[in-house]
Amino acid sequence: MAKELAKQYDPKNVEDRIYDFWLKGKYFHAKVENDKKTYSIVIPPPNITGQLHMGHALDNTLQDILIRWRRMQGYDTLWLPGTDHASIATEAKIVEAMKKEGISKEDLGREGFLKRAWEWKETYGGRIIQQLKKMGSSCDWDRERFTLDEGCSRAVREVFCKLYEKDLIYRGERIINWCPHCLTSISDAEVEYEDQPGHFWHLRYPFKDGSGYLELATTRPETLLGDTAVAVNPEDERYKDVIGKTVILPIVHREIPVVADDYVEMDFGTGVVKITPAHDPNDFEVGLRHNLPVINVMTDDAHIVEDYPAYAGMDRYEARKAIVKDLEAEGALVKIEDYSHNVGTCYRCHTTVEPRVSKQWFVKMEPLAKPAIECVRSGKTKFIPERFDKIYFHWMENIKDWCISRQLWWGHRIPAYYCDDCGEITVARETPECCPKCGGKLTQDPDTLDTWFSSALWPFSTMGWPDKTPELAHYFPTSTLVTGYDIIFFWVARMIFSSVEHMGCQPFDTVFIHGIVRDAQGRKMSKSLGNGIDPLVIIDEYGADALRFTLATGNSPGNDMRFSDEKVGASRNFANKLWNAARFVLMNIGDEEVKTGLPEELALEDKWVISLFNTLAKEVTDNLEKFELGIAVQKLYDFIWDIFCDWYIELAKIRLQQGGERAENAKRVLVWVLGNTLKLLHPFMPFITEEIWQTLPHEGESIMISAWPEYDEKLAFTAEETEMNRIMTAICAIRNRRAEMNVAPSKKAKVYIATSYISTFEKAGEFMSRLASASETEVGSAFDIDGAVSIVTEDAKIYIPMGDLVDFEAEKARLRKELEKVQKDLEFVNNKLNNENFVSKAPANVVEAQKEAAARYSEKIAMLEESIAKLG
RNA sequence: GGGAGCAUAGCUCAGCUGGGAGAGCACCUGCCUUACAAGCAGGGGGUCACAGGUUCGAGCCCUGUUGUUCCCACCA
Repeated sequence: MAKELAKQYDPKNVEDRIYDFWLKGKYFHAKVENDKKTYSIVIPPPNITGQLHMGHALDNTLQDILIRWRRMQGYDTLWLPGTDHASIATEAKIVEAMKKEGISKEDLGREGFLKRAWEWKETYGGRIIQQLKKMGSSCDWDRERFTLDEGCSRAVREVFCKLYEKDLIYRGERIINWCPHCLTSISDAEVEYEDQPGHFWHLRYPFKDGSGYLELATTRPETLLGDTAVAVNPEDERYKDVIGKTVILPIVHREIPVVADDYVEMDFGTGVVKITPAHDPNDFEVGLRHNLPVINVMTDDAHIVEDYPAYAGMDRYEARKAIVKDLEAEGALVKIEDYSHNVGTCYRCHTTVEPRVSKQWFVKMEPLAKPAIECVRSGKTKFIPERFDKIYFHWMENIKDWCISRQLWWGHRIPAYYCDDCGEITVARETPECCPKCGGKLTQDPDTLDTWFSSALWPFSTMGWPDKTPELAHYFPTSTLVTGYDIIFFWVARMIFSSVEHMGCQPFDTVFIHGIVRDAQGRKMSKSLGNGIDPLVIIDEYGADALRFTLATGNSPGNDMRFSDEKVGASRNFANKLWNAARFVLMNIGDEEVKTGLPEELALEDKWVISLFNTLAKEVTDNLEKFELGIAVQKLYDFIWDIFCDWYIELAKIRLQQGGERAENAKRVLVWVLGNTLKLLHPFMPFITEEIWQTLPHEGESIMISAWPEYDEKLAFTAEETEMNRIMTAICAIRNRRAEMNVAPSKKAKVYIATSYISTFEKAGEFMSRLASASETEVGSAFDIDGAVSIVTEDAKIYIPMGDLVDFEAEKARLRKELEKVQKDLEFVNNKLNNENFVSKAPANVVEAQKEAAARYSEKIAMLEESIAKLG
């Protein structure tokens, strides 16, 4: 920063330069210092396909605030960054790009495809990292990891094998969620349910013996092709006699049994359910209980299979139409009702999921969930805010086995090998040469693992596990995980059970949960709505500090926030305010060498501002400890703007203009307060604070490695705080009065202050001149002045002789009105004090405070009465 | 069907363990006071959703009601 500063702060001139300065200084690098307490965070790895969005911006702002704060506190900090390979999202993106060139996965083959995918990763994978740097993120870039890098892949194989050896991973034919668009299985967590308008088709299934028919309703008539039974509740009197009978499936004309199963709700619909084990999870269970055949009627992309020539090749919705038409023709359709129901969709592409029976790999969850629940219940891992532990417990307690295999190529290939000769399954960390049983040729399972399988290991795989590294010993378990509530199931829960299982302890002490960033109208930002706000555009316009400040200000743990340009504008204004305060200080110190540290001689206003700063340091620290970042940042805003700028700088001007030693002292206090306040603000607004700090007299290389200001008892000046409050109240009262009377600030007038705090107000003469338009100030215990405006505060009675401007009747009316108000106040307090219950039951300090208030009110009343009397 | 959050000034939201309600933006009045008009000074505006309860005292704790958002769940 040059001494000649621009009137407005321009982040563009600052941010990139400062960031490079930090990188050159290696301040982000974690040094593994064994004598220091540690603080560590692993970043929620953004997808390599991703572009920075507001969610990332919020998440990383919060992490950077915590890391920078702890670093300044002297912790050995590690913020470990990296990216996620994001199997489905990335593969879909690459396939789509290839489609434009007219090639398919199959054209390239597995190897060719993977080569292309890695090229894509090299080109675009670093993009989001560069964007995180724009935010000012102080990640240890030397330790950047990727979920598909060699180390993470080794951890994945290790975990897969360990779980397999413990019988916690198995392969089986189950009904799973299938995405016909992504062409892969997905886990339960990856299904998003949406209410969709649909229909209820009431159908008749005739009995084989011609004794009538059963009526049932379905939302998916096309699955009828795969029906292998009809079910009723065993308790249902209406259908007691039909259990065991045979009905004829319409259209297909297959004979299927009527079975009895508890699953059927008697009072829903007709109490009869068609059973399609291959395409409905519940029906699959019913099928297992009754040994029903499983008939798959759809291809992997949800078209009807060739076994049904009338519909073969139709997609499921076309088939639905055709089948309904045929049912109608056959007289099997009774009626159609409108019906809204919950439909499962793929969380990536929102295609309606098709439940499908297939052979997949699963993680057995129950044995893993139990200790993971205990980890949170015992407090080893704490959720902030606490209420999220309920959500976690509920999910963990009802968890089903996790389908981890994906029919994709981009990802960790499942380390299972099948013998071409004997069929033996070999699961191994390193690729085996041949079948250990018969020596036959092995073929590796073609599938890859769920992306979240590798993310689940992130806190320790990134630190070198399964090796015993210094990083693991030093930084694990990590301190805090910062993430949104929307990925508790996908990621947080899975990290907890993985860490408990493989590391024997919690992966992190605290999970700091935040909400999602919505648009100004409160809508979720989405591509389809086109209401997303690009953080980079905001940074370009307002600066990264303003963006960070906005996100921090709006943060209250676990809650969503709205984002709007107005808010960033306010933050930008704040940055500018700070900039100008610094400009003022620098202008005044000029080229002088100003000593750092406080001067020997401190004026009243010095002690006051120092004392308030001291309290601020304590409160901001306390708020950060409790993850109340929004409150902390609000306090900084108030101190800088209202206390430092609006009062202290104005008061300091008095001495600065006088020059000499008083000016020197004022400069030193200005530098001290500003410098230390910058430190408290640095985690929130790293760029501007560094830029200013570097220009101010300072010690050390960078504000980001300077010591965090701690509360210091010696700097608590409570007496001076009280004195300043009395004076400030008087100044405000005068300003207020003058404003009401429309007196221009340029019109000066003498001020008489009658008070019992004479020594206090004697110090206020210069303040009065500067801030209350006083031409002169006289302080005494009493004055007898005619034709003056009188202003009464709790501590003083102030006279301003401005006879020509005063309307005495109006003046009297105003004073009476004020008297009434204070009398009411006194009455309120007295009512309390006269209440025996209050006096005896309320804490002593509260009672004392009320007594003091009563005394103040009484004093003020006396003064007001006197003033009114004087006016006649 | 179960669970959770939210309901405070015109708008967006703070309000920690209960002690007579705050900010930003917007609005009104007056100021280019040599750091800042992205500014300064002053002002208006709230029976803290509703009804009970606990308490000397409730925006805050308890119960219920209404509205709203979200999560979970196998009613075809």
